[in-house]
Amino acid sequence: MTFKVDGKDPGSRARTGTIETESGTVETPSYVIVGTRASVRGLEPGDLATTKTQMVISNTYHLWQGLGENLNEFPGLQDELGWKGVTMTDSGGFQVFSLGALRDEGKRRGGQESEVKGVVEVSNSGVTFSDPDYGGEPQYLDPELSIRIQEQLGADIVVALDEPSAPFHTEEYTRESLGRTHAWAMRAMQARTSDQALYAVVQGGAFEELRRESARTLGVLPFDGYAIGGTYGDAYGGTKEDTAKMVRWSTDHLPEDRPRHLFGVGELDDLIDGVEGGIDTFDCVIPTREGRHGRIWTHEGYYDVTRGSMADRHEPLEDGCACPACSAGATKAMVKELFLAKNPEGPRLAVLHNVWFFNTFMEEMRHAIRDGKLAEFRARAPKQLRK
RNA sequence: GCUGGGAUGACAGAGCGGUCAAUUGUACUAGACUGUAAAUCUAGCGCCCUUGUGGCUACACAGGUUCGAAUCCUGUUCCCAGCA
Repeated sequence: MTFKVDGKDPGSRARTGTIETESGTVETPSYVIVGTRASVRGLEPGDLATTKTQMVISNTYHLWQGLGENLNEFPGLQDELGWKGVTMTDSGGFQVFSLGALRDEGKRRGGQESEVKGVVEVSNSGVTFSDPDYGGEPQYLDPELSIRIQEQLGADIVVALDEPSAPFHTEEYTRESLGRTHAWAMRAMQARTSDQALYAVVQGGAFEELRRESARTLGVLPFDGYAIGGTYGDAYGGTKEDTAKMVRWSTDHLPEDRPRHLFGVGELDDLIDGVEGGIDTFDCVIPTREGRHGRIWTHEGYYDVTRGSMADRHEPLEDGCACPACSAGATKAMVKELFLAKNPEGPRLAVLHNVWFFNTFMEEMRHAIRDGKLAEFRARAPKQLRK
């Protein structure tokens, strides 16, 4: 993999560039579409190619647990996705948080209480998952195994196992876990036997000194790129402002000549904040998950296409949209009807639109940076109409 | 025409003497979703207000039995099935 910066915004850290891999080229800044189990939920094979998607990220944890003994026969992400493009895999680190600390804290998406606790046990050597969704038997994952699995999965970019910081962790715990994340990054680097690009993950929560220390520590090592983790926007009790700060503290110390990925973010304003903070790639489940749930993202903000009032709106999901759904004649009324009928075509059209929209949004941001108009772009970016 | 079975909130469909303004599902309304335990989850959904162990009107219609009826009885209207 090679990375080249080819343009910079004078007013911020924003930059344009290209990531080149054997599988293709990614123009940055770019959105990475989430296909957890080597498929993008809601889409049909062949759909991805129509959505301007440049990169897809899949998940080591869920593929490892789901495949079991069949892991060795896994044909590779591209074959499984039915899509010839650039791929990356997450390390399983996020599940250390989402199945572990998040649940143990009694939190869940949307503030709902989790009823299953004690799934994850973290030690300095690795992580034990006892996940009822996969039989509940203890399964041990460590940086070396994560790399071995990711080599089998065959993405262009792989990530070192980390322990994500959480907004509700104390500074003391965050420091302790940061030590693990750093040690695991180095173990991952030593364990690697392929020519896949390896990213390390910067953590440190919202503690400035820990963030900076993390970026400095990892930044001097020969990783091919860096991901920033544990930021979450305003989910899980943090704030968007925190995320923007965490990004800047990190990019202060990360090498300019390597790509920076911001894990798990985000919404439109988060993307602009991230790009202005020096981020090159993002991944988030929002376009796909929210699409499946009926939320349509547009240049005007978002709306819920399943609302009853959509029944007589015989117009595209977004006016003037060239996405595969809108350009094929999909209307709000039609998509609402499909959702109502539990027809998977409804979520599919919504996801097609959202994925196209987010990819287009990033494309427009790239143009704005090249044209020196990022500030204007921000000024006319959609109001998200949230909160 | 006879015999039997029905008529419950937008719809479907529970309830079959009090604890029923009425289970449940759908629709509808509002909200949530940020390295995917999620085509999911939460809340509301007769009317009124001083928002409460509040008031009112309701289970086809009219009457009756009962301390008390969506629930039992009688009649009426309509629907369905079988037989003529």
